Amino acid sequence: MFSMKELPNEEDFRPLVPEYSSLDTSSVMLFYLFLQVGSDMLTAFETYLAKHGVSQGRFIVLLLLLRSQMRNNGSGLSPSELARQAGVTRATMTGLMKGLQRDGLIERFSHDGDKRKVIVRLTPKGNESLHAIFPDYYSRIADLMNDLEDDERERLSRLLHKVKNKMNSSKQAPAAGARG
Amino acid sequence: MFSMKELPNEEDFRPLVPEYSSLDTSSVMLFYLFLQVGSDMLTAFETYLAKHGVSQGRFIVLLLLLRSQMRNNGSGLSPSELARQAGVTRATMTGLMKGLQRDGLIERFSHDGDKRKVIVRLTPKGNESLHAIFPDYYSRIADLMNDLEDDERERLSRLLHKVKNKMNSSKQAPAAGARG
DNA sequence: CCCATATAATTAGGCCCCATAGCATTTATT
DNA sequence: AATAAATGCTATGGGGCCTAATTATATGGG
Repeated sequence: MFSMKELPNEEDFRPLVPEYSSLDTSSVMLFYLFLQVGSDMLTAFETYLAKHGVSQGRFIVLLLLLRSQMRNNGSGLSPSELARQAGVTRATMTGLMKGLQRDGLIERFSHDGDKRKVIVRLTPKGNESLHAIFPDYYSRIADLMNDLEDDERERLSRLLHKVKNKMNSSKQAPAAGARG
Repeated sequence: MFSMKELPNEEDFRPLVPEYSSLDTSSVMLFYLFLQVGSDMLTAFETYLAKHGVSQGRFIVLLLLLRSQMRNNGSGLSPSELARQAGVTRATMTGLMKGLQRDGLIERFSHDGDKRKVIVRLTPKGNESLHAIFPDYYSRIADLMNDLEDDERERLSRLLHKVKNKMNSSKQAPAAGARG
């Protein structure tokens, strides 16, 4: 979590500028602003979700399961697949599922064809949990974006994609001097 | 940390739209995109910082101390003040400082006037650490924003501020039905 | 002066997220 | 059959964060 109540300003960078040729003040300030807003958003929603008894991590698992349920008519997902989609290791997913199962939000079945595999599904309670969260959850998000006109949203989306693409392309070719 | 490899698309929301009047698909998709990009950025920089032996949390503390040092000529900050500026509790700050002091990056002195207080300062080693991180750190950030023209940066900054302001104003007046 | 209260920093204990490493089982490949 | 690969799990540990309680110090009123 990035948080810094008072972001650095132009002044703060001034003494560093002559020292670092790579320092582009506007980039860094934009970067920090971005992280701050993102962090604050994340924290706010984490707090909100916590009131409903789920963490971000668990919420994402529930969302993935709901999506799978709607897309494939309840066939369920394997822990492996969940881990892949959530961007965590299988071991981490095991831990998340442990908690979710303890709370009765998911169920684990063994796969018929492949005995190594497990099939994970939302329980009715898991479904209800999600649907109890959604109305206010969506309302908050809508509220958050309410000040943005349609064209602003489009623009923001385009800019975000641009940064995202840049990041993905930089993964293979890291910044100079950081090979490894 | 928010991460979801494959973001939901319009299709995924379609079955939910009739059910939830508060669901604004474009808002939610923008929200998720935002969080994803923010998370990925944060993760990438966390990974980078880890190579230099510091975590995000510690890095922020070091940055705050450097800023204080440059602004007030080395007078230092109290743990209380650091906690406030970093947005964590004092107890959490104690833990962060413990590690930083163990690694020799900061020093703690007792305040002359008020014996309850402690003054925290960067050690020379702490300073060197930061300056070892900076060149590549700044270079990566500049690289990340490189595809954005000046006017795009301005626009992105303006849009981010808009969301930020909305969030701050929503703190006092939470979403409907979420009073408490 | 004394006590109640406030503030500062810390400790203790705990939760969550996440990772790596290793393991047993099962399936694929060759 | 032998090796490799995949799956899910456990054990272990780190980081960040919190609340509650503790210790020390300061401050203001009575």
